[in-house]
Amino acid sequence: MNRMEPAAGSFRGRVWEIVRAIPSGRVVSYGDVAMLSGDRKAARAVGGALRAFAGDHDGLPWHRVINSQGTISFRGDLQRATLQRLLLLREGVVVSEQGGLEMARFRANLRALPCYGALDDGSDF
DNA sequence: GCGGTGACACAAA
DNA sequence: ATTTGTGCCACCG
Repeated sequence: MNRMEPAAGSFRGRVWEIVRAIPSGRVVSYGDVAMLSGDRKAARAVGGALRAFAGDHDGLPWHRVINSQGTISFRGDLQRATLQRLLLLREGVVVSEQGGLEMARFRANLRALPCYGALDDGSDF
């Protein structure tokens, strides 16, 4: 078992399951993951969770999680952002050098992911 | 128990 | 459109 993997049932445990289910070539926002985890407003905690998983991303497509603006969150860590963009490009996601991409086009179907709460998107897609 | 931190989101100016 | 401030949450010391 991976060292960094959080305890099942915990918040981070849910984040892990959700992120792990994001299909290749697709992306979701931190807010989306938060919503799926049950707390729509826990987007910030999602970032913290992913940060904690760093180094143990074996099998965890953490790079498919971006911010609601449809861009990669640099947050001062250019190294991570660069790697994230590279990994996405490798999956066929068109990411600009600025880290921007078309959310409407590459966003994963949230209903195809694990959901521990209600999808608050209100849309019926 | 409290305050600080962080890969966020949203509203206001 | 960009910057700033406020809200929110989990985790750590």
